[in-house]
Amino acid sequence: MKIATWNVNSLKVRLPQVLQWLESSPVDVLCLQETKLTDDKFPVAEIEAAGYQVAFSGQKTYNGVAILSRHPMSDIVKNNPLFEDEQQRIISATIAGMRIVCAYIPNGQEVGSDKYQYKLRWLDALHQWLSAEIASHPSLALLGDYNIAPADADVHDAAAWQGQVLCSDAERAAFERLCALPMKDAFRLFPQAEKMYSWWDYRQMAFRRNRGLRIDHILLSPPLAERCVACEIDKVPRKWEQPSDHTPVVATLAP
DNA sequence: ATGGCCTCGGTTCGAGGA
Repeated sequence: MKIATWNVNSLKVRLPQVLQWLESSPVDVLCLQETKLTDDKFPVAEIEAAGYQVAFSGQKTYNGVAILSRHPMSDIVKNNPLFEDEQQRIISATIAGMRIVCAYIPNGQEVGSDKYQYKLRWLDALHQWLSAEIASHPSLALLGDYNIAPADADVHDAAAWQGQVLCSDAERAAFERLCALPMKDAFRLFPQAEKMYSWWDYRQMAFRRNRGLRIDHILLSPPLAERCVACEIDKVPRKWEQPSDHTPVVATLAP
C-alpha cells in the first residue's frame, strides 16, 4: 500500500504531469494540494480513466485539495468541522481501513502578519480536531503541504531561514504538537540522505542548486507507523518541463 | 544591493505563494 502527497500548484496546468506520474508510480492513494480549481472544473473523467476514484474540494484561484484512490472511499469530509474557513484546505476519507486526511496548511506569508496568525489558529484547530479523529480512527495519516520545515536539517540554509516563516518556533511547536498526538514523520522513520527537500523556489535556479525546504510531510498514527517500511521524496517530477515547485512524497505501508 | 519565478484573473499589473 503506497500513499502519497503532492502540491501540484494548479491541477489545470499539471494534470498531464499527475497522470504521467501515476503511470510510472501507481500509488494507491494520492493527496493533491493547490488544485486551484472550482469543483465544476475538476478533471474527474481523466482521473477516473487512469483508474482512480476522486474526492475534491476546490475554490476559484487559490487553495483546493483532492484525494485520488484506487480503492473505494467512504465518509468524505471537507474542511475541519471545528474551524470556520472560507478557504478549501482539507479533505478526508476512509480508504482500506485508514483515515486519510489531505491538508494544505496555510503559508503564513510573514511572521507576525495576519496570515501568520491565521496559520497558527488554523494549526491549533487542526490539532484539536485530529486529537478526536485519532480516537475514533486509530489508523490515521495526515498528508500534505504543511508549510513547515520541522528542523534545521530540513532547510538548505538554516541560518538564513532562522525565525522566518515556515521555520519559526511557533510553527515548529505546532508541528511537534501534531507529532505528540502521537504521529510519526514517516520520512524520519528511516535513514535518509542529507539535504533532502520537497520544495524549491522557482527563482535563482534553486532546484539545480538544491536550495530547498522539506515542507511536505506524511504523519502516521502508531498503527500505520508500525506498518511503514519506506518513505521517499520523488524528485523526478521537479525536473520535468513546467514543473510544480513541490515534488511528491511517498510512504509505503506493509499489509 | 536587490531580486531574479509561476499562476490566476483579467488585461500588461497585483496578489499570493514559500
